[in-house]
Amino acid sequence: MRNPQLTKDIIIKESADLFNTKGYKATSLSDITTATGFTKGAIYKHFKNKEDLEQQALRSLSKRMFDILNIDLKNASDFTSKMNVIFNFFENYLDNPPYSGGCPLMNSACESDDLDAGLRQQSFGMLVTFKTTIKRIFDKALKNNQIKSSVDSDQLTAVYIATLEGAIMMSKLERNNDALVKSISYLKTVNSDLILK
Amino acid sequence: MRNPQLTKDIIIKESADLFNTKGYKATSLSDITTATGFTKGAIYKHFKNKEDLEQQALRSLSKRMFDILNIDLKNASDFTSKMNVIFNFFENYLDNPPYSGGCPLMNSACESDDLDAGLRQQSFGMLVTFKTTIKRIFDKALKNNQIKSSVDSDQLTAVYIATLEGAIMMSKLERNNDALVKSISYLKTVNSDLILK
DNA sequence: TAAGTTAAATACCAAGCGGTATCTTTATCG
DNA sequence: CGATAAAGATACCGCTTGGTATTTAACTTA
Repeated sequence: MRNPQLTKDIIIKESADLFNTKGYKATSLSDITTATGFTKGAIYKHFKNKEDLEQQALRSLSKRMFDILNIDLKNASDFTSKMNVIFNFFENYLDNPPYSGGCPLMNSACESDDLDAGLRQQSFGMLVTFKTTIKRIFDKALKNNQIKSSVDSDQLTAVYIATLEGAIMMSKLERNNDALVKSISYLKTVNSDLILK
Repeated sequence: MRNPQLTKDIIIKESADLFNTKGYKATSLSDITTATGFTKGAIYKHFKNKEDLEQQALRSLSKRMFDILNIDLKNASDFTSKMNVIFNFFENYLDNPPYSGGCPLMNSACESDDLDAGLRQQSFGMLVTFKTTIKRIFDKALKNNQIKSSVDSDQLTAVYIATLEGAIMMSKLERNNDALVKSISYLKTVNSDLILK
């Protein structure tokens, strides 16, 4: 039973997890062959080279993240509940993560120096998507007079993302979600101060 | 003219910069030999192995960071000016950094997965030092009634560090200090709300 | 100055890397 | 069915990696 598409999906999924935990450059092709059970022949049938695989893997991680977020965001009606979708997503990062190894955005951003243009661009696009997602929530709430009109959505978007990403880094390093819980709890109080009653 | 100590210092300094920009695993010994002008023989005279060099390099980066911070913190008297030392330090990260490649704490934290115990521990210690530095500023201000007694210094310490680190990641990825400026500007308003007049 | 010691250079090694060429197997379709 | 094409396995390649053994050069001290 052969299934090329399934093969490709498996390679992407397994390598994505490896990349996100071990790092992109630190993950070798033999790591991927042992994880997938496929050989190099199969990998190079579906991907031009390792960098191509790295990019497609990161794209799949990005998709996985925003798919989850968007589904839950669709079901949330007002500002507070939408923000809670974001917060819940990150609060589950350590205990029940959609992928292991922490945030793919931060991981790829940290690793992609000036050399690796493709991976960096992919990572950059992920940040843009993330910013758009958050900013849209603020702007909609502004438009509907749910939050104070003085709110600077660009600034708060940057602050929220920075805080969440930084907190993930800390929690991963400390191996407990203390920083993540503290940060999210703080952002919730900030949030509630924005709301018009 | 031979100077073993100078040789060791040069190797540490050059490799530290390489590690912080290219990444630890991604930096090869030959990268270091070409950067320093020394040969492998010299390197292995002073360091047990590459991991040993990695750890000593990170330690030197950590020292460089906190040396700068502590000098300026000593000259700052009150809460606001001490916090401004922290903010100024990070605001200069992109334009006039004490080391290139972004924050060594974040870089090492991201790269050190479960495998690399030594580097992770070093990175962890750096986070502890950073937390202690910030928390001490809050606690002293609390003790001297400079800020509101309701301030949770543990929580704010986590939030401030998370925000600053996350903002560095964003600014590095976006190649401008927009996120960093926005985040620090935000933290300054938070700060001013804490102060007792 | 000669002997001893340490710093650093040189030369070498096995192992693993990403990548390719080739071969075998499986599916597709007239 | 038999032919064709695609999927995937196998075997191989040149190169780089971290690391070591050995040699040369420089400093120290008697």
